[in-house]
Amino acid sequence: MDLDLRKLRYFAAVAEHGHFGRAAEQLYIAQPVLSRQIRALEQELGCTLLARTTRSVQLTPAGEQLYEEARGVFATVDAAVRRVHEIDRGVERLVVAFAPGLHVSEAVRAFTAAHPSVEIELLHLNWWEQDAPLRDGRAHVGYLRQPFDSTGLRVVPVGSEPKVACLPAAHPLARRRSLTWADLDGEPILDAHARRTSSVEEKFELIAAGHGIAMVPQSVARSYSRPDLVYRPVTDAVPVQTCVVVAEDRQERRVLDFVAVAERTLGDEPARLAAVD
Amino acid sequence: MDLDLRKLRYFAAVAEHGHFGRAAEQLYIAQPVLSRQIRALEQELGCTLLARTTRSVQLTPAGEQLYEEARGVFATVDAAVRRVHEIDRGVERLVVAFAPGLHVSEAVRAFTAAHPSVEIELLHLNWWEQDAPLRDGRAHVGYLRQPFDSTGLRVVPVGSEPKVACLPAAHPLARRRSLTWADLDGEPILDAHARRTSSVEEKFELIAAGHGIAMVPQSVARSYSRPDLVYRPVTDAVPVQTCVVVAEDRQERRVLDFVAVAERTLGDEPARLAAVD
DNA sequence: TAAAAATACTCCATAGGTATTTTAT
DNA sequence: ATAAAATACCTATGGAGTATTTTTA
Repeated sequence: MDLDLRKLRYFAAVAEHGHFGRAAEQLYIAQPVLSRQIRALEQELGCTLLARTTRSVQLTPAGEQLYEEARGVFATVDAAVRRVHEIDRGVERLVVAFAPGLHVSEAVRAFTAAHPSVEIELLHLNWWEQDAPLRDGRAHVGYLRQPFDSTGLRVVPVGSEPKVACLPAAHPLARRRSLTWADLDGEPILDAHARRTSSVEEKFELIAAGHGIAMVPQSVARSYSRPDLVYRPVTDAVPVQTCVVVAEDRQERRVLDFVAVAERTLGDEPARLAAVD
Repeated sequence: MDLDLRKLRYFAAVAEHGHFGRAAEQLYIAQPVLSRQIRALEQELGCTLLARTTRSVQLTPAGEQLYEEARGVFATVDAAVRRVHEIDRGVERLVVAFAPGLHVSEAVRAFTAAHPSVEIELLHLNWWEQDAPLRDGRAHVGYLRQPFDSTGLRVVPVGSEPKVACLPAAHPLARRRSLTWADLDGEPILDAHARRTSSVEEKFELIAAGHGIAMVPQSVARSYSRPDLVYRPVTDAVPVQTCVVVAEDRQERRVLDFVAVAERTLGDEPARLAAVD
């Protein structure tokens, strides 16, 4: 049922040495034990990992893949255990998530000044999955942009920002200083859901390549701007709300404190940024 | 020694239900078994995970943390096993890593056109760890920027780009069109190693906040530009080499093919971009 | 034929089961 | 008084050991 990490460690040793005997030696177990364990692992996974002859042991493609995956698995597990120990020793952690284009570092600095002992970790969210990490515990607090699914979440609006159209620099509409929805009628709009195109950067690549245009919040345009793309305000587009968000059942002191700090610090961000223009 | 994923799964069930009996029921095991396994897990980890009374089971802070970590661990393991199965079924994968600011999507598109069945995954590298993922198998091929440790790697130079100074918009030197090293004498330079400041975005936040200036490759300036920062060429700074890189022992057909495509596609990128200016 | 993996078997640690006790509300 | 976790004790699976066989370069 569950992957056995001991067997995975054994397998990694064999893959590394290309030799059951020497791997067994390094693992301080007998060679036959290792043979059996690897066979068992192959059975559990339902695929052959090693091509054995009596003179050599070679990885199959699946074995190669598992060997590469093994590092990641152990790194993840070790980090998880380490963080649990840290918490047990009294270290306080706070994972702050933020949507692409939004900046939390100012809030983090203000919070850290008041709570120097809290270890902060940042989590860069993606378009399509803004809320899930807050609900499932991967992040304690988030700085998000509407819309998102707010069930089970406490949402504190802190500001709003206009939407801009992102166009190739050579696009006819790029000459205009500002646009309306009517101007964009008939343009191919790249929807976030249309492609499984992950990052903002990828989307902008598509636009630059002439595959379409997109409506993005102003802060995204600012943060990921490129010389071959232009951004034009769409005057009748509804502005986007930015919010600080926590799971409803989070009552930890440091989390509530961060929300308070973030509300103060991030609240006037749109105004501040606008002044820079 | 190794964390036992079965015990972790059991723990997650108890954490979810807040009740040993119901968790045991859901796991199709007897309640005393569960009690013992959780105790064993606590012993192995060396910390208490649950505060038990006969009427309620509550998570300790360490338990809370482990419950949150559990999702990530299982997600990692499941994804690893899934990818191994895919490879075993004959799916070809190619993980392409790229340094911040560099764009590989054009090479990816060209490669995908020729090899539609190869599943491509992108890996966004960080400043300080460009080469390791290529050496340890996390990525098959990379698009990097000098300098990096090239031991065990095959390096194909494909272009070079100038370095620019990144300054706050309000900085006195921002009025100048171009700079020399002599102009920057005495300015506080933010080194990548100075702070453990992870992302490019963070570094730029620090610059915007007036903590110093930085020298960055032109493509980084382009991709992460902000209205409150300006970028000025430093005429006597040595240009940065960009390279396509693979581990020396990689001989897979699809990897070599990608290198060839990337060499063609990315080779003239600086020229192309320069033309846009 | 020799080096290396696989098989045969034995032993014991531990997961899992049932019956019962302890404990806090 | 009672619901729920812990303990006691049993069984059996499977991990680890040693001795031996099989395999192929």
